[in-house]
Amino acid sequence: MDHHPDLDMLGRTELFQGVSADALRVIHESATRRQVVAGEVVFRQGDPADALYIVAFGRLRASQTTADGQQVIIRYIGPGEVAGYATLSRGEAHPGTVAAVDDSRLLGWTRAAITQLMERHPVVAMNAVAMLGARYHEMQVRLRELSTEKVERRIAHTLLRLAERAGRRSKLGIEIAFPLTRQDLAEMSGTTLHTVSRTLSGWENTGIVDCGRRRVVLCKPQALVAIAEEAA
Amino acid sequence: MDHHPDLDMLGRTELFQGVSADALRVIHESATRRQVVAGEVVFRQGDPADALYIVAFGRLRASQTTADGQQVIIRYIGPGEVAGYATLSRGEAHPGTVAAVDDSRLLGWTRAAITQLMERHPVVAMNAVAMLGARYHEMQVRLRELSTEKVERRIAHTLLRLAERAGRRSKLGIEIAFPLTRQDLAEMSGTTLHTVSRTLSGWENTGIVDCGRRRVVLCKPQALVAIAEEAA
DNA sequence: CGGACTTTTGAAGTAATTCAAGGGGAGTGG
DNA sequence: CCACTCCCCTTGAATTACTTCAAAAGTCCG
Repeated sequence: MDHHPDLDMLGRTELFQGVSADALRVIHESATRRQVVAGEVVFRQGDPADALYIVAFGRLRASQTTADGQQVIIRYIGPGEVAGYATLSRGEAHPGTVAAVDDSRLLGWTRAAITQLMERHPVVAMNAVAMLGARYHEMQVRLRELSTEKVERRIAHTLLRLAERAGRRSKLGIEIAFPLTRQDLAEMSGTTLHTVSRTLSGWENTGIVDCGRRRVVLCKPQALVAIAEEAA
Repeated sequence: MDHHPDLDMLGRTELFQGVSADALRVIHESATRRQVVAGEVVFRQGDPADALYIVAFGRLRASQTTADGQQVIIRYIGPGEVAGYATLSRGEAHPGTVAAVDDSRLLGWTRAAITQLMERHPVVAMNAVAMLGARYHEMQVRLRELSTEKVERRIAHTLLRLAERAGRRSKLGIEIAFPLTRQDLAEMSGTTLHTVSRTLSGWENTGIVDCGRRRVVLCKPQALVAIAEEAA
């Protein structure tokens, strides 16, 4: 028998890297599998946090919604990354909604299972600490950007972060590897879709980006870096 | 010998709650003590993250500074709370600067010590996960506020959060229990000290707050909640 | 080819910043 | 105890970056 291809994948995830092959097999067997299609909701803000998922394939989006319906995108979740961190950390409810932006395949564990795994395998707990520390740090950076930078710089930073985490080399430059509307960029940058549209149009005129419907390509990343870092 | 009063304190901190009394004693003995006076820096942004502190007494402030010198206040750190989380989570450098806002007494551990503690005592690792999850969640909420709310609501939220975490009942209402300038409030709310000043003046006229030099008292907290939650 | 999204662009409006100046409080040192 | 000085705070006026409002043009899909 059976070296399931998921085992390699699991061994390289942020949560399970460094776990022994034997333990990985047990972990894998205790997982539930779930397929979601683009647009499908994995869990909703306020749902009880009783499961945690790892993306095996595809991409999810975590967002928070305000009482009056405005959205903020917290992050995109790609292969090997965790959705539903509240399940790790004593949170009772999911703080945000997670939905698929592409057809995706997930592995899931119950709260009881994941708690037991952390207790039994210190490396898993350490990985969880490292992961949450990294996310906390990323949020600090975004908070600082949102507090101190003007819109154009924020949009530049947003695009550069997306390219970093989900960029794909293409003919014209680095392409963001999943569908992304102006509204999405606005919800990541703390502005409106109008301002994003105007800004991208400006950049398109100078050849910095090339974009279309739900698609953005960074043609001159270093020009974007210059905008993101500029003193003003 | 010796039931050191710090032991009780340690057993109630976010990081060491639930640890056995024996283990607590060992943990306590491996700590270094440090006194800081108001204004003193504990560590600076960019310093190697080789130590973690717990506040035994007093209060610290964690902030991030931009290349051009603007500051953002990440959080205030009160008794029982952790400063220097990067030491837990594989961060190489402290992502922000931590300084004392009141004279404070700290207990510190090296990175090696804290890593060993997490490996040896699963409950410590679980506490670390819970703590970082809570902080990550708090940042998500702040990011959402900063993205979607107008200044007045943000300042109201900021004050309510401060009151929640460091409020002290006084004759006039709930007083924020440490010195707090308009500039500080601005750096927490993502605005300027001028706007904070104007907003507080307005609230003072309607009796919602009472404030002076480095001091704020919430006289009508529910009025502030109304402002923070209002539809507009 | 119809219909639903998504995107663009102009024009008007405004919330908040920036610029500027002055007014207090608290501590210090004479 | 008073005066000096350093912060901190306040308030007005001008400016502006961005949003909001409005309309139309693309683009994709069934």
